[in-house]
Amino acid sequence: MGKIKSAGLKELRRTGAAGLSLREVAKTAGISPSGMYRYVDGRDGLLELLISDGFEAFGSAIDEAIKKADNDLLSRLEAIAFTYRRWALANPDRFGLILGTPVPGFHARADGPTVSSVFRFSEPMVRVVAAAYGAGELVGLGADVAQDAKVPLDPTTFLPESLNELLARGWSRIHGLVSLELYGHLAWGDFNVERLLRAEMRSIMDELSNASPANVKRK
Amino acid sequence: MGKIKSAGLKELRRTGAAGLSLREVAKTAGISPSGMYRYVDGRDGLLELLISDGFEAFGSAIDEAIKKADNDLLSRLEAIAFTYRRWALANPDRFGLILGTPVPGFHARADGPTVSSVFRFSEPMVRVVAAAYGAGELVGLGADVAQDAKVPLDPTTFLPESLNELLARGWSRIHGLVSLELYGHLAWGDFNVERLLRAEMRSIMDELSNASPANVKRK
DNA sequence: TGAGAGTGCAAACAGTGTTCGCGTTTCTGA
DNA sequence: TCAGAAACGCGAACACTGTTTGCACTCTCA
Repeated sequence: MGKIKSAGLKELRRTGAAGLSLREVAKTAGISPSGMYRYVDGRDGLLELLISDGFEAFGSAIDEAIKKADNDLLSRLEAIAFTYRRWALANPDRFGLILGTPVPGFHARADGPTVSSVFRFSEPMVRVVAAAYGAGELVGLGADVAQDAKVPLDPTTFLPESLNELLARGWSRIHGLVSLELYGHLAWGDFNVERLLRAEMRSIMDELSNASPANVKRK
Repeated sequence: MGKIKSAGLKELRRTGAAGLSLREVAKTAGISPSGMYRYVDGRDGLLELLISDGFEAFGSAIDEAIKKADNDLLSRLEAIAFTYRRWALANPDRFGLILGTPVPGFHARADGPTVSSVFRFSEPMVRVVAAAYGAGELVGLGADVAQDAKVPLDPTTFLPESLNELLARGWSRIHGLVSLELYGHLAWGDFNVERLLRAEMRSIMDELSNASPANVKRK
């Protein structure tokens, strides 16, 4: 079983996501093509295995980066963004598999591991923002609602809407830059993408500050 | 030839980008599989045809949206963002084909139509920002460099670097939000994505203003 | 009347995912 | 201990894919 996963990752690196061949994976795993069906439900099952594994690996990488970063929100946001980018550049096929164009003919089952794995991946990002929110760093965003909230796992339950939107916008900024760079659509500008990411995270922080009542009063 | 393109688009809608079958396209076009090779260089050539067509269609849609929008930069940026989103949602396969995960085994030739088509698509966005820049709306960004610049086609030639970076960041914000929504990664929040896009464009505008010397002096 | 270019396609080849039936091995429980 | 069940593994076959090859069948124009 672990043999299949590692063989799948190897093949993934070689041929890319949608070009992944079950027969080739079987060959490098030392199993016959039909034998694969004992462990994995066809090609879709193989993809599902690699997808949930990818979410797990991506989430762990971001987890560790957060731990190593300084304790303030900006440092953590930058750590997330840089790790997001580095992981995507180092694992382009896995990145495309879990966050890119859906593989044709493949549809994740609603009860499958794919869906729940998304939370494993997005949870660290939510946690960082929610921690800052709980610590009172983000005043002016409905702080009365959840001042004493525990670290939330499900953003829809605990975070006020405006914070949720900032989270989505922050993630999408990272994702947009990294996707465009990864697929070569930023080649026209010779950009320092880390610099762009830093600017984007800085900008999100500024918006948080400007929205706070303290700053509004100062105006 | 047009028969092949329309049949390709039809199949693309049915099976998605990487699942596209040359044999099926041939069948719906009323040609034999081998006959396809008279008009198109195999499957890669078929994809190249559809990709350049997609860039053209996407670019035209944005062009028209800009024409219909009000003359100020914010209205135009919103028009671009909303059209970007609407077109992607209406043509998910074409969107994935031109801006998503590269199709496995397919590599665009450096001299092929794919590369040049990128400019046909990105040109409207560049033009809008450059026009505002030329009109003096964006002061404080090295306005001395290209105050009298003509409407540029190649951003690397005419735009100062800081403006170039803002363009990349603006595009990536749109692209990030639309990509995440399109592939179901924003399903955890019940977001009004148009609202998010409006906020992102507004935020880019604010950054432009804050960077201008006029506002700096006012502080 | 040709010659040549363009058009079209059936046949074949290697590759793919998947199913089926058949053995072999391993584990389990009485 | 030892039969039965469960798991493991695979070869053959089927329907699909992209691609190449060779052979026709039009036209055009000199």
